[in-house]
Amino acid sequence: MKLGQATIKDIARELNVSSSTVSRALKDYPGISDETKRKVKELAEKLNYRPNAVALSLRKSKSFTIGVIIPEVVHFFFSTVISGIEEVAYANGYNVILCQTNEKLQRELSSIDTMLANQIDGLLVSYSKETEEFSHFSKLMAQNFPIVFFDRVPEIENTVNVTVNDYQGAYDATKHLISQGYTSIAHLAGPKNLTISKKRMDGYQAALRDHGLEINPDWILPCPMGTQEESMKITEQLFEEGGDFPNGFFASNDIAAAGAMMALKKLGYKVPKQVGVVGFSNWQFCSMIDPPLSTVAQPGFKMGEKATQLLLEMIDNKDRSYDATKTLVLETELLIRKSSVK
Amino acid sequence: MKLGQATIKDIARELNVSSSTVSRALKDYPGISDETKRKVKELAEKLNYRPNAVALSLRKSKSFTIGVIIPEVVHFFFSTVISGIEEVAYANGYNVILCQTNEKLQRELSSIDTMLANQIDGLLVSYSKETEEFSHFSKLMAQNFPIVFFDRVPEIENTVNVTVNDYQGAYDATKHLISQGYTSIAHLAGPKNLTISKKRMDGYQAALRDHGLEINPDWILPCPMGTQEESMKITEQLFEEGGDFPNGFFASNDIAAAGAMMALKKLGYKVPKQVGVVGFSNWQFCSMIDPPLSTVAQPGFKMGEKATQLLLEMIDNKDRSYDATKTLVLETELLIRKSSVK
DNA sequence: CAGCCTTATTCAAACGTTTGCATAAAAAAG
DNA sequence: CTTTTTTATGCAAACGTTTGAATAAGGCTG
Repeated sequence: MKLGQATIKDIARELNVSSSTVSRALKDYPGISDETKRKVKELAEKLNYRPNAVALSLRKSKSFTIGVIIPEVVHFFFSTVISGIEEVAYANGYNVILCQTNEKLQRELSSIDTMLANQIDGLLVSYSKETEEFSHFSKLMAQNFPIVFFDRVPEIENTVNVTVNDYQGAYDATKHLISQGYTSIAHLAGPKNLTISKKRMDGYQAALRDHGLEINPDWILPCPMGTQEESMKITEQLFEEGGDFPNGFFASNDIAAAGAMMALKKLGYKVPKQVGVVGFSNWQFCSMIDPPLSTVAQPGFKMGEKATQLLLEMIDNKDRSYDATKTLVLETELLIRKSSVK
Repeated sequence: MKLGQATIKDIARELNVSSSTVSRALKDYPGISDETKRKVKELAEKLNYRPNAVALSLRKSKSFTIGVIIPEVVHFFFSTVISGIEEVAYANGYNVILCQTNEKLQRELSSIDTMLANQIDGLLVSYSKETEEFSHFSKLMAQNFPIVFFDRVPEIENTVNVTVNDYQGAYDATKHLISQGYTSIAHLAGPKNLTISKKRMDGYQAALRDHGLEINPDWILPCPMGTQEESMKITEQLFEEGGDFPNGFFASNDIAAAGAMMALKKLGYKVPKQVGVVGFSNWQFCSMIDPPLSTVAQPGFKMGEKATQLLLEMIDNKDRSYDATKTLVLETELLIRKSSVK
């Protein structure tokens, strides 16, 4: 802490008035003489007075701080969400305290604990891959503590959520592959316990079904870790097995898509000529790789903004209570690049 | 704020003892009977008591919170730094409050203001591209407020810094290009007012000089924004001008390198056969693009860790004062991929 | 000039903790 | 049984701020 920060008391002492007078003078309360106001403000300026937010926080039982729980900052999508959060929080005079879980439940639990101890006014959460049980959230909700879930939303009652239309995004991507003439399409799926994985899977299957294609369970390839190495290995294994090969890949995330593309190159298949690939998220690298990767863009920044707006509304609304699930669904955009155009 | 959080007072009231007793019992102070300790701890457990960090902060004039000022979270390198910061802060019981400047000086100034109002114990800073004057930092330093600069360090006296050996990294990269037989090497330079840009430029020039190559000022191409579009345009322009062309590019960052590579492809040059390219930072996409981009890897996570360790040491050290510039320089690693190997 | 309203200011409590000092009760010593 | 020591607890102030209620002037009214 800064040692020499001036306080209201310092101003009061120097001017031989009470702290109350100073406090009121600073905020133009009626009933303080203009003369006093002038003197107080002058001195405050001179001493570079800044109200102590901690004291305020204690007094008002409000910290103007929101907590953000996120799996990983280095994940491009999440870093764009953070930007959106920061932007709105900042514009409304709120601070952001950030914790990454690194996909660990333990970390999620203890982060929430410290954040609560720090009297955050609300919480924005995208939970970890390990989280399969949500009582640590529902307990808070039972006390009407403001929480907004984004991207990864739990399957419990009466939550407030902001998500992306994962189903539609996956549907569009798969449909696009089909319309390009790829007839046997595999899916690199995300971790099972995330709703987004399920939704993307559903969209993928629905598109196949709607276009009269059959769903081959062998071509649904779980990539729980979502690393490039993982999906490379999985793709290579698939082709080693013999039998029918898929000629299209819809991946639940860009990294997996990139991994598949590398494996295909290594195996001697041409993308997009022989095999089409579409990813999900629109990481920066999508436009830089060869061929550029088609993908489903998620509005990360907007998601951060919207989630924060919702949270601030809940914070402001004194008599809040969770009486129904409210989900704001943001639309995705299919970006067609070369990797999926024959 | 959570409405129903139990306080020491609640426990005291319920047990008919004073707050002091509760406070002491909870932390096993001597002079509290075992019986009382037991009862207090039991009830605390039952009520799910969590000390109010805000009250503690006010009482102790210490918030266990550090502020981080960063240009952008979506920048891969910075997001890895944040991870490192988080890790160490968290392990030592500190919270992290985060502000992005989006490369704006105004934002930097006001962020510092709010952070100070929130009584942060110290500051980790990588300043914005707009920042060319550092009095807002030196004022704080004059009051012995703990600040550690990382990556972008200011040219003022007695700072504590963590940087990467940008000079050596640039030198190594350029030397590597030379050793691969690229004889006329251009440099896509970063923003002028950042020390890192200068250092990388210096390393580039030194390598040329040491290997008997002449420095062509026309081939030093400023890319102040560091976007892909910018460097594409600049590269194309260079080749449109006619005259001698460079056959090697050393870029001050990966995005610029990727832009140059795209421009080269578009112009019909083969990378690495005709032109070699090396970037800086090792973004995730480097290994995914075609050809994979050689680059100078920066230890971002480690930088975050070290900077935070230094900061916490300064915070703990009561009689600190800035008496000399201390700079911790982390070594880079040249990652040779296909883009620079003939 | 007594009574009353303004106007400007102060008091004191509160937010949740910690901590030096005082105090009460019990135990030990004389 | 006094006196001293020990043991266990309580008091009160402090961190910086806000805010309802109290107070002290002075000015106006009749």
